[in-house]
Amino acid sequence: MNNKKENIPEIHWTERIYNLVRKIPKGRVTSYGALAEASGVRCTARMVGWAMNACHVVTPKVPAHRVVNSTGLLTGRHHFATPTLMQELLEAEGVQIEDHQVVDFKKRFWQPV
DNA sequence: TCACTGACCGTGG
DNA sequence: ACCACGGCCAGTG
Repeated sequence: MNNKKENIPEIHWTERIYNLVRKIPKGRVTSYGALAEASGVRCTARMVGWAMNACHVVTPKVPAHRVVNSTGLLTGRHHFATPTLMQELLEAEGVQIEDHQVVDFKKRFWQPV
């Protein structure tokens, strides 16, 4: 895994993504593509998904449940402890989910800075 | 070592 | 309006 790369002081692009995800306000959501664009042009939405796949070992913990795809669909729900956990977490924050999709996604959407 | 895949997105036919 | 395809990085077989 981390052999020669641990000498490199540069922050990996994955860390940037994790930091952005942590900035997502409670009760709001954002998309993979938005995070990709905010983290850098070298990064694409697919890589954000890959980064999220490993986010469960990252500390501090990353609120990955606030990240959905561009249509507001909870595409990552199967990667949580339970398939319904993502929805439950969002609903606990006041985000309404209907048929695995964020209600009023446009209003709930948070644009990363 | 090579090739494929992935929690996606935008564009073109 | 729907379907198919390319693209980017890193990890795995």
